[in-house]
Amino acid sequence: MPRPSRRDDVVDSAVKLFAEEGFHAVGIDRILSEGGLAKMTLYRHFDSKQALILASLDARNRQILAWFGRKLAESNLPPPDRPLALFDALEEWIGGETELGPFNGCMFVRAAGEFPDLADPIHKAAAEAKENLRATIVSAVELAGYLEAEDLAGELMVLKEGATVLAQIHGSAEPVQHARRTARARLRAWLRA
Amino acid sequence: MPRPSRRDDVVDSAVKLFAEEGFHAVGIDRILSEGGLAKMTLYRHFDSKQALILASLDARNRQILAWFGRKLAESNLPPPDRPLALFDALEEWIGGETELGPFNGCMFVRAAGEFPDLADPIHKAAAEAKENLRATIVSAVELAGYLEAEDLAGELMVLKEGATVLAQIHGSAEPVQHARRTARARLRAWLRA
DNA sequence: CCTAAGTGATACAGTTCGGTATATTTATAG
DNA sequence: CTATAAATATACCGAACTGTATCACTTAGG
Repeated sequence: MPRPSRRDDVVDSAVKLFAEEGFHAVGIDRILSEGGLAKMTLYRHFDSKQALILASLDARNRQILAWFGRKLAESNLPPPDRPLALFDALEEWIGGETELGPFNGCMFVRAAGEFPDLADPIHKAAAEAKENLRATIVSAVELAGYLEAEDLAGELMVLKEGATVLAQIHGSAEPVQHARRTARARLRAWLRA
Repeated sequence: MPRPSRRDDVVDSAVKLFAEEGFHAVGIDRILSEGGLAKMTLYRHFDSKQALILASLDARNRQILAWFGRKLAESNLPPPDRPLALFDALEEWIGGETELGPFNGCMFVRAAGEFPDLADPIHKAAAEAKENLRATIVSAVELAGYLEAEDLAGELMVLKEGATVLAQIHGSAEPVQHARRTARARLRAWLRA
């Protein structure tokens, strides 16, 4: 069977438009026309728009996890400060010159916002993505030598999400500085405990 | 001129549905039918759906500011801890038995997510609402006796937004605990500086 | 009583939506 | 080359969308 790269083309176009304009705001016709694809190409690979959204979230999730994971692993900061690479990465993302494309806030937060029903598969996928990121942070915190990594990672998650949301609303990276400062102080305190 | 309470009826119905299901997902017909209103009643008071959304955000903003402002002012915590009332209020909101209605995340975050263009009037209104809340927190922090209130309020804002977003995604108030713990530690540290 | 404004109810215009059907072209494998 | 599967192009469907138009009714003020 030849690798059907068309399926990926559909997902790529969908991720781009969903990220830029939102899920309800973007119709299937635009995803296809901007990708130079035919409608039957979409419906051969996906049952519905919901299935396409789920595939888009999955693709984005893998990309985000790999990127943040790499940034955390490759950090040159002294080990105890290494979790702060999370915020340096976020700032770099907002800057705009990364492989993640232009910064439009967190796609999962926006998905959960547009599909608020907790039982909605799309909402569930968004929650899972956040849980995956949290697990990545837990690993990084443990690797940096911290105990009670779950609690510390929980605090870092709150800071990261708050900074991301405020950055998107205000179109500024300034909230990341506040988050980073707070995180640094918390890491120092954690070392003393 | 008799006070046209019908205008408020339209906004009330709109706020409820927009908060529960989102802006794009809710059509004008549902806002009207669930409120028992006629279409011309809407279009006599508002030029467009966008105008109705802006009025809904404004109404919600006043409600939120008043509520958090009151919670901060009426707190029984010792003065240095008083800003933590922000997180107690948030937890109470998530609990569901407040005048703010069921917790569906922050309406302004969701509006900014559905209308990501920074130049969109709806996005701007959402950003303004966040700036208003920040100003409220600055006042509360000053009143509690802290210096450099702007910076401290910025950190508290990040924590509050992160907790709100994660609470909505996971349908749990647990992130508020992480945020509150972080905030408490930061307040203590601020006192020593 | 008369007028004028506000409202409810309904129908409609024009567009876009998600999704289907069909017929034609392209590409791949034997 | 041929057989087969996939992709394209296009037309189409019913539903929902925002916004307009129309008509009947109520209400309040002069």
